[in-house]
Amino acid sequence: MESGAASIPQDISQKKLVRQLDFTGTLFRVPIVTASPASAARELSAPSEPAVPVSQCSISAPMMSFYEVKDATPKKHKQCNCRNSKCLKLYCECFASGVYCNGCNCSNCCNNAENEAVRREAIESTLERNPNAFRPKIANSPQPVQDSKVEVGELPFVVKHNKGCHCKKSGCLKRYCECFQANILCSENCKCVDCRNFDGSEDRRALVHSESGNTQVYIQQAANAAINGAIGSSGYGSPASKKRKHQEFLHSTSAKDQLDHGLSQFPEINCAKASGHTALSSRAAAQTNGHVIHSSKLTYRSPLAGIIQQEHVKIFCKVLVAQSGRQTTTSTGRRLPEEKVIEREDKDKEDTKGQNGKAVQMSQRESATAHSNETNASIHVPGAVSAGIEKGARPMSPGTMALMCDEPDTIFLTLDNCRSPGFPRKENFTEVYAQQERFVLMKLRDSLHDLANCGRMKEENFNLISMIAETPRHEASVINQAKSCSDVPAHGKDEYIHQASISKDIIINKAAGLNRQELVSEELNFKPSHSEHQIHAKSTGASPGHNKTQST
DNA sequence: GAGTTTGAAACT
DNA sequence: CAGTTTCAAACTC
Repeated sequence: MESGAASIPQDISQKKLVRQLDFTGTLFRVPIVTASPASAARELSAPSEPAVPVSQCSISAPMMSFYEVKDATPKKHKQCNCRNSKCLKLYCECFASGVYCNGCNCSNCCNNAENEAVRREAIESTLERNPNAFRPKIANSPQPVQDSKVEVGELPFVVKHNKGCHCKKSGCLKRYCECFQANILCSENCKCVDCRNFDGSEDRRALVHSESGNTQVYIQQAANAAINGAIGSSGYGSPASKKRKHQEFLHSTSAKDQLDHGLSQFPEINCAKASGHTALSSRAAAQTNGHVIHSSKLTYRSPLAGIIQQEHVKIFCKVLVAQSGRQTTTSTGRRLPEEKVIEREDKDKEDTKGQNGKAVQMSQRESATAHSNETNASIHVPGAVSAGIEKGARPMSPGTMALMCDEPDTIFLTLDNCRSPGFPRKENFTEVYAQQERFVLMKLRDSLHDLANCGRMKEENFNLISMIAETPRHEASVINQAKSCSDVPAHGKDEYIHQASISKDIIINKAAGLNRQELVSEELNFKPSHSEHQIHAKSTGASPGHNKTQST
């Protein structure tokens, strides 16, 4: 099991979550906040290592579902070689990762189910020393990137080692260095001497270029790992053999291979990448060929992959703010021209509800709204908010302000805003705030609902595509079965074959009813397969032409 | 594979 | 908190 799945609660700040609306980071991905070392110990007491029976796991339901997703990527488990620590100290990577030793080369190992009591004690003792001992060492920092920007799908995260390394002799360019090992740059957290693992370092560049020839992918993997929270307690990605990993990674001559390797290790970041060879397409291709590919590179890809971009999140936050502002003006009885625009947009949205990709459409529309309002209001805040502020509407509620905390360039609130004649009195603010926040939360809920539906639809579409891809083969198989069946009368065989054809037609018609652009869109990164062309040809009445293999 | 180097973890 | 020891991984030969 990868260290990231080691039942290790990450440092989640609810306050931070609310304030920053960080939809893209790890905040939403780790549902459990451990309040104390003791509870952390409980979380760790039974690792979610596949080798361990699920019944032993003390992981709560949401946690399990989270890791079930992650488990879609099979990973090899690093085998430790501990001799003196009984695998009950952080020296042991298995222990540090929160997993039982399984097939390791360790001696006198107590990191197993048989020694659960001892193990638990060790965990508690470790946590006593350092409550963060089992937390990921590498974390993405949500603030805008300054120098050491990691260019991963334009995600503005700085990936840092929480404690920082303390290297003296390795120049932080060997795997002794935890930062280097995690494929990240040293940060201000580090106390290293003679560090050469920084952005712009010639030594680092030379090293990476000479060995891999692809710095981008190199760094990307690290960013992926950290952003996914996949880097575990020991600060590394999957604890598969570091040496092997290193060699594979650096010596891989194919950038695509590297990408595959890196991304399969940290599957969910694929979501951030709208293009490239994806697991989904691989899976579809595999199924199209009628084979299940048992590959270690098989990855999980969220149905929402490619839908949520950084920009969408920004827009979404702005929309929430806009809604808040809109509610404000509604409450105060003031109506602004921009509201009409928003209302029209809302109406459009209603009309398109139920269609695929509406979440994206919504974002795009509201982006457009934002832009139009920016133009109108000459301020970098969409719609009613900007208008409300500039035109002397009352100030935002604390909740709204919190939502806008990351938009320092977009809003400039002054006391003057409160002096407008149209303002409610201070004593009325509470009620307005409540309304305002209710409105924003409703908007948030609706949007999340849309997003969930969008993902669900994509998943269904994909399943359908897979079925279709299988259909010709399946149909042929059924027909052959019927033909070869000796104890069925002739008319019975015909009926059997007929039914097979009907089933196929039902599937194909259903597919034809769907938005085809959605099925093969770039969001899916799904190249039209043979069956895709066939279906298209069938639905349009045209001949497939280049492919006559259907139903043979 | 044995020996050395290295830096994190543990300990004082 | 700083210095020292222990430890296991990384590295070299």
